[in-house]
Amino acid sequence: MRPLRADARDNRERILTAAEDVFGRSPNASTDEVAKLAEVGIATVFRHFPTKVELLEAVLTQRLERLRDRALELADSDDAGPAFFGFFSQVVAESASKLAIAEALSASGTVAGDEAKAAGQGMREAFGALLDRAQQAGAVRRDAAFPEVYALLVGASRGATATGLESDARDRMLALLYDGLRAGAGS
Amino acid sequence: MRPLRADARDNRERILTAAEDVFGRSPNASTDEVAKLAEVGIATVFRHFPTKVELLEAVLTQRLERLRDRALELADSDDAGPAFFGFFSQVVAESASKLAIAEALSASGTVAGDEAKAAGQGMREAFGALLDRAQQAGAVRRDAAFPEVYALLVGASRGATATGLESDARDRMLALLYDGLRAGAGS
DNA sequence: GAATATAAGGAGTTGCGACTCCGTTTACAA
DNA sequence: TTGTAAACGGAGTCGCAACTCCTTATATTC
Repeated sequence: MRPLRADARDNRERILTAAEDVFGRSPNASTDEVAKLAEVGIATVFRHFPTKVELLEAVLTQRLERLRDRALELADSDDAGPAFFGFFSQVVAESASKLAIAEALSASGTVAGDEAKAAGQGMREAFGALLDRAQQAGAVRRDAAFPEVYALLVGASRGATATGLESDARDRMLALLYDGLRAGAGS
Repeated sequence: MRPLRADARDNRERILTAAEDVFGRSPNASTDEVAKLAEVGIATVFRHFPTKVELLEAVLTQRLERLRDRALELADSDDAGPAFFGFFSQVVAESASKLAIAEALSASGTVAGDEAKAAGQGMREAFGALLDRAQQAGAVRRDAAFPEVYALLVGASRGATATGLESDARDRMLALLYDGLRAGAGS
């Protein structure tokens, strides 16, 4: 398959950006709205993404890959504790303003499309690596296993978004959470 | 306005039950599905709930009132700590199997209908009272304010549901959370 | 600067789901 | 029991949103 024509590549990009914006605001917006915002005909949207689900998955995949990349960058930092907590905070802070990230996070467990599934897997692995390193470094208690920590990440994102938490309340919420996650807190 | 005829009252009940079931499984199911499950004509559904939104709000209201009642019962118990944590655990455990409760919780902040709004308010107040008493009793740290604790309740519910947490992982997640909430944990 | 494959666009078409109309049935009262 | 207001049911209607067809425009290649 040959490379896309320049205008096509361009439009594809614009559509993805528009979709991220539109679906970020209201997850079941119509495809027309995306086309309008991207300043493109409806047919063009469907040529690039034959089905609405595929468009949604493309947006999702993009978000998940971005999160994974950030986690991978942080994994190189030499301070494992701050890397873990910093990533956690960043994810939660962003989902407060961008509804779609929270959706994406929770959808990452139960998604049909292969690409999106792989992206979710990659992101969870990168986050798992951050967790491991933080535990090795003694910053996070060892008895906190991945599933529950990941559930807390997803949950904190959704909870903050859903209740419309102000940023200072969000920080206090995270502080409570982190106290529970730190080594030596519990039994 | 006169009392409903016996069959009408009956059908109304059946419709609500069916709706709770159907929307609990998939929140954007069609009204037809509800009618089918309730073994009732579509017109009957719309006679009782003139609009789909009103039906959804009725389900929501019912759930919220049930939660409030449980919180009020527990508020009478003499042990404030277990009352608070017990309620918290119960809510999270139920949303794991009943998607709609989690939806209801997060929607309770941003709902149009007056009845549903009042139910949400009532439930939050009852939960707030549990929190207060637990703090008075020294079971929960005093610097945990209502907004962030409520966000954690909503978040834990959604996180557990969204990631499909097994019940033992769910308990471990809650244990982490509770360690953070307990008095003396942090600064 | 033509020729041509590739892409754009917007007016359809189709299907589904919310909601209505009206003839039939049924609870309740006298 | 019978009269009647109340309620039922399901075959419509209507609108919206996903997806297609086909004519027109434009990158790219020589």
